[in-house]
Amino acid sequence: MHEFLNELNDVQREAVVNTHGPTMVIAGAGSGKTRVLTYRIAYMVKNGVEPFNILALTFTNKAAKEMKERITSILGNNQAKSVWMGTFHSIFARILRQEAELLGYTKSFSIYDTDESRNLIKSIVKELDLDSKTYKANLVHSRISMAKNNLISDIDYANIGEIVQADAAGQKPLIHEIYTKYNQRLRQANAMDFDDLLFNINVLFRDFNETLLKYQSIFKYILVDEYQDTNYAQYLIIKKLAHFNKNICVVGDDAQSIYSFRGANIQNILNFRSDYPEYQLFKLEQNYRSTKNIVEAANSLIKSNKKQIAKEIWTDNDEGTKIKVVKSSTENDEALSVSELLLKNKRDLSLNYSDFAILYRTNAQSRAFEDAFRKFSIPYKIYGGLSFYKRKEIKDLISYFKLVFNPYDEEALKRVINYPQRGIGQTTMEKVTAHAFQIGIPVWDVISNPQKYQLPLSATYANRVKDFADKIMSYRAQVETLEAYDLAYLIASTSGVLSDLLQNTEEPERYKNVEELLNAVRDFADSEPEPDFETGEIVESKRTLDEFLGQVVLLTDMDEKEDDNIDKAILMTVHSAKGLEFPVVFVVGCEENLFPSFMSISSKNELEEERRLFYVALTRAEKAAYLSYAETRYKWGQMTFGEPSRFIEDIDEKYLDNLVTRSAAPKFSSRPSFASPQNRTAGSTPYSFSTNTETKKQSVDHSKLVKIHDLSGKSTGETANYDQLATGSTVEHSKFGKGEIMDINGQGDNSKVVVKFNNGDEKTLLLKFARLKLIN
DNA sequence: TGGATTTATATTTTT
DNA sequence: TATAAATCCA
Repeated sequence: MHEFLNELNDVQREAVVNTHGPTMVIAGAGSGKTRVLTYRIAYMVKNGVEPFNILALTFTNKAAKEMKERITSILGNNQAKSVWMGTFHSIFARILRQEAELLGYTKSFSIYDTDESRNLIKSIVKELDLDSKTYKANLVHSRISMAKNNLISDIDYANIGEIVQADAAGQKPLIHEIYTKYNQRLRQANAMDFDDLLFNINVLFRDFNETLLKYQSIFKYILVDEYQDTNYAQYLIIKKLAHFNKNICVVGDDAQSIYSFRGANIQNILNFRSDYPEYQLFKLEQNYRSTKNIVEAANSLIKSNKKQIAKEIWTDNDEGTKIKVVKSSTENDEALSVSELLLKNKRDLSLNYSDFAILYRTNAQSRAFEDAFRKFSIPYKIYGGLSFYKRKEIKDLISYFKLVFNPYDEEALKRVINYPQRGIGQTTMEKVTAHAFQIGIPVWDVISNPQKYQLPLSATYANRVKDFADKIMSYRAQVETLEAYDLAYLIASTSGVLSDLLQNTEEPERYKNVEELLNAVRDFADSEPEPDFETGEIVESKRTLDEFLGQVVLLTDMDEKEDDNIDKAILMTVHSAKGLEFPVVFVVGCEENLFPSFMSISSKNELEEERRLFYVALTRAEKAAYLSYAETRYKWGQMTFGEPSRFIEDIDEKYLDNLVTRSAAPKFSSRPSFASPQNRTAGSTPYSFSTNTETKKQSVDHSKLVKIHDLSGKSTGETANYDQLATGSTVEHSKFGKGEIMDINGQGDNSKVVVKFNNGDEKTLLLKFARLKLIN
């Protein structure tokens, strides 16, 4: 008997020691799921299972890293580093590199991130001469992504009635053509998108039985965390790998399934029992994280969902305080209220800043909190803004790296061929790509050999292009001789990226960021190498730049290293908070149409998912939870009036405590409100333009511009300052010259302004857009 | 060609 | 509002 087992309750212990055969662990929020997973792996290793034969799939790289550390500390040795632990994408990307040739890729294939995939789709839509408004890259990409996640190939796509009908109904019958073309181009670029990493593993295991056998024998024990959020492609990979040994353990909580938009399928949990009728089931129902109040409130919330596996989550913890519902009048007031509550709690409970989390539905909500926190000098860290690796300067340099290892990577090529500027502009590139497209040769081949392919450019331009190709070639020649950092530095400096950033004195942080990237390359080169595929042996050697590239695309900002140890409050979306816990949680923006999102409000299933999301948010809290909402909020530039989220009502009110802060009469501090009349709630004061010339004229600021839109023509934008307009005002229009305002009708932004111009024309303008200068 | 300026457009979550 | 795309201009 191992001593560490004493730290577990009965069910947890059973889930840890029954390591053989198919096992499902339904783990309620805060029930010690990670603990079970880590102990289970440690237990297996202690009982003689080779770490190299264990595959543990997690949801984030960070979770994998932490789990490895915990196992290492339980085991007291470094066996854990041989465990295959990582996200689906990272583990299978590694395997795909190993087996790339079988599928017709080279080992150095590129991985396109979402942006790159979208750009590729954009160019294809253009090439096919389709309307880019009908075929929006975003939408097309999500259709293709959906297909790949369900293992529907480009060929199958056109043969599935349901899909064809859906596309036809959406007036987008040609998505299939784009999908086909998209895959061709990915192949030509020796590139895979995110979804291909899963799709192609399925192809590999389907078409190459020996390869499947090989991995089946390597992965004798398989564990999958967050199983409720796996999609069909992932499900099938696992099913195939586990086919012989059947040592598969999945851990999840149907109540926390929040990724169906990414193809995640709760059905996977339900299928488990039919796939493995002999499976063992363990339900972890004791919550160790939160107070009774929070646990019971969460239970009462989730009860409103129809679809779920029966379980009763309970806790031995203290009663705790009630959940506080905070009402504020505007989004800025909400942020101020939260700041004050945070500081008060910090004082009263002597907590650190990092004990507080602000959780919101959408990233855009972070802004108000940033402003408020700065005002109150609360240190904070935002997760989920743009990640370090998505910054322009970082992507630029990484594109150079990618190009060196895979010159056929067209997206990388397009990105850097004229950065820093080499006089290869849009027109030139269009000629080059059109020509390459016409003769059916990859762009890279054409530019590295312009004569052979008769590139239709003048000598000057052909040379510029050729020089660029030669530069990349010269880097390629040094791949074998230089270590990762030296190669990276060589590229950064001789490509001109570094000097370009050095000249940019306006944004010195960009140069710093690139330095940071180079440091990351160095760190990576010195880090622990992965175990060998065949033997599991760890060969001590420096890691290479293309290895770095292989994993860097798959990092998210959640995985970034801690920049410092400064105590900071956490701001993040509810999605990214999954699996985390905080002493005090503020769930903010709890309003109808925001949380639940307006996108989901008409669908019952999606509403249930939103409710699960809310459940996840609430169950992050250990000691105290706040649910906050604002009565008014700016949405895409318009002020809107909101009602409290239905999810607040779902919670049994005996767990709630109402708190009103900053909810006096709605005030329009810096800007007037422009909500449409039907959105108004009783009691608010509709704002309208005064037609009282006298009072208005006194506040005229001659320097300010006023937005007005010419109903009959184009519009020009300018800073809004509506309250200065009045009948009788003299204004100057950018096109029509000076004139006098005759009349103003309507509400706010949508007001129509009648202007009599000095040339005699009388025009009606829509205030929303056009530009007027107030003369008098 | 490249930058600056203007205009149009789209608003959810992310490996 | 915030960003991408389009257009203008040197």
